[in-house]
Amino acid sequence: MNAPQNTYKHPDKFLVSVDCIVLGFDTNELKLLTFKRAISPLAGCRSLLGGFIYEDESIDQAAQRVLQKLTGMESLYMEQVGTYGNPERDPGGRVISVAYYALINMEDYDPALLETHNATWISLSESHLLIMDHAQMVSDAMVMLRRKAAAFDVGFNLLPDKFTLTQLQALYEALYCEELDKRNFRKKVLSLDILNRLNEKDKLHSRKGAYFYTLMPGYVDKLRRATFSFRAVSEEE
Amino acid sequence: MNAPQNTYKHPDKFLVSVDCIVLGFDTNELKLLTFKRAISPLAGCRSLLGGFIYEDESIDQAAQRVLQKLTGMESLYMEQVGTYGNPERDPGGRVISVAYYALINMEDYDPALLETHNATWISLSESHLLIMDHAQMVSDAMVMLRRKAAAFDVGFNLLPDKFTLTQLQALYEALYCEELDKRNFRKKVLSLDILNRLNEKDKLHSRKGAYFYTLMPGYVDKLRRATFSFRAVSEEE
DNA sequence: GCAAAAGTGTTACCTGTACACCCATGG
DNA sequence: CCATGGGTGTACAGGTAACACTTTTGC
Repeated sequence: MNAPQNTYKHPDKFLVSVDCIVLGFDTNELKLLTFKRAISPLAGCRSLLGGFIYEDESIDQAAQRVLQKLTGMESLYMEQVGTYGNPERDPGGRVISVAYYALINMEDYDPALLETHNATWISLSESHLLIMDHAQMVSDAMVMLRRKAAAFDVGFNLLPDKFTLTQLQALYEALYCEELDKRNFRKKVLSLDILNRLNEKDKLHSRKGAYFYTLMPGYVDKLRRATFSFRAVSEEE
Repeated sequence: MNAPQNTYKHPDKFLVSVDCIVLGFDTNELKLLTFKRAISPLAGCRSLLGGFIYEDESIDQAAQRVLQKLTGMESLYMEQVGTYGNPERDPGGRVISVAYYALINMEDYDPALLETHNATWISLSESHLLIMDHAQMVSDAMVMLRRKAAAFDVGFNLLPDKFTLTQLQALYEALYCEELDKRNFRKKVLSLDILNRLNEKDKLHSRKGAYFYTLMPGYVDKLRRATFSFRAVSEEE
């Protein structure tokens, strides 16, 4: 699995890192996992989860390794966002960084890890506090994520296995930063025919209780043409 | 403009290259600019236009430099596709490569450069002949390009400043690999209200002559909600 | 009994889609 | 006069958007 001997004579070699935009969804809000940076410069500042790439791994593998090390989890969904390489982007030296976004289910995240790793969940609106070009990475990732979610390609990954339609709608409202009409949302989602209603209710968030749903096994195949395009509710009623 | 002193101690540094997917549009077909590779290994094989990144430039700058050097042109449109870094992707050594696609207007391309640089335009269907993971890069770029074109964000960039609706339709048919209904296409495009009809006709491709159009100056602002979603024509009439 | 969230249908409008014929011109 | 590509309109269908009230139950 080692790389072959290098036959190229080009003089300039670079440190290459990965930065992970780790997103979770909690009580109707999208959260971003950030860390207190351990190394100088900018030690102590708020940063995305990142690390340098090693000689014998692919970039995807590096992103997974970094994620695994600091969260103890494998991501439900990871995707490359882009590569950032302005010579001045990192005051510590020339580093080219490949950004990934990762969607995790916050229920599976061990809160004890927050302290051991100096990690905090922040809300997306605080991402301007991040060092270097990390806020730009987050913003680029959100554009990609919204596009993916519009095709229902993704998004379920931020929820537990069992979720209610109310939760799903809240997630889409958080993604698009606008309120949606409940009736239209449910009609659309149910018409996709990818959800199983369980005979079990979530009694935690309401007295009446909302049915839990799960994704149907082969749901990906059904999503060829689906698109999400609800408008915000006006002020209604 | 030099990068700051490097304070990081990580041992593994990498060659980083850019590869450009240079697309042009000619007589109803999308074309890809390829080169006979000059350096070993795989010298003489068909490759995308690429080159290593230098210490003092950003990745975008490197892509533009490489494009400029081999085509003498600046691209009308360039966008990062993704970064490819499997340890075994390049038999000549560990190289991480950032792919870009570039859209150029073939009328502006100097055919004399083809010979001086050992370049050839190939059709997209031949891209499997490319070395390493270049065919994958092309395929990923096409997905992005189609998505962009669906929002009419791009696509005009492959045409001359003055173009006919027939040309524009042919371009979209090439992008999506399917035939479109002429009436519906024109209705949709004209309804966007971003085209100026000139009092001048292209008499080259037909006896009757087709009106030339140009893009209206502030056309980008008008494209907020537009989406492209024609179905192929059946067999009709 | 009331507060709080869950759930449910109908209508109007708009947009996408299918479809066939006349026009202008150069040779 | 005819071959070639340019240009045009309409009717139907399907999907999006607006909109209000009933149900359940824990307290």
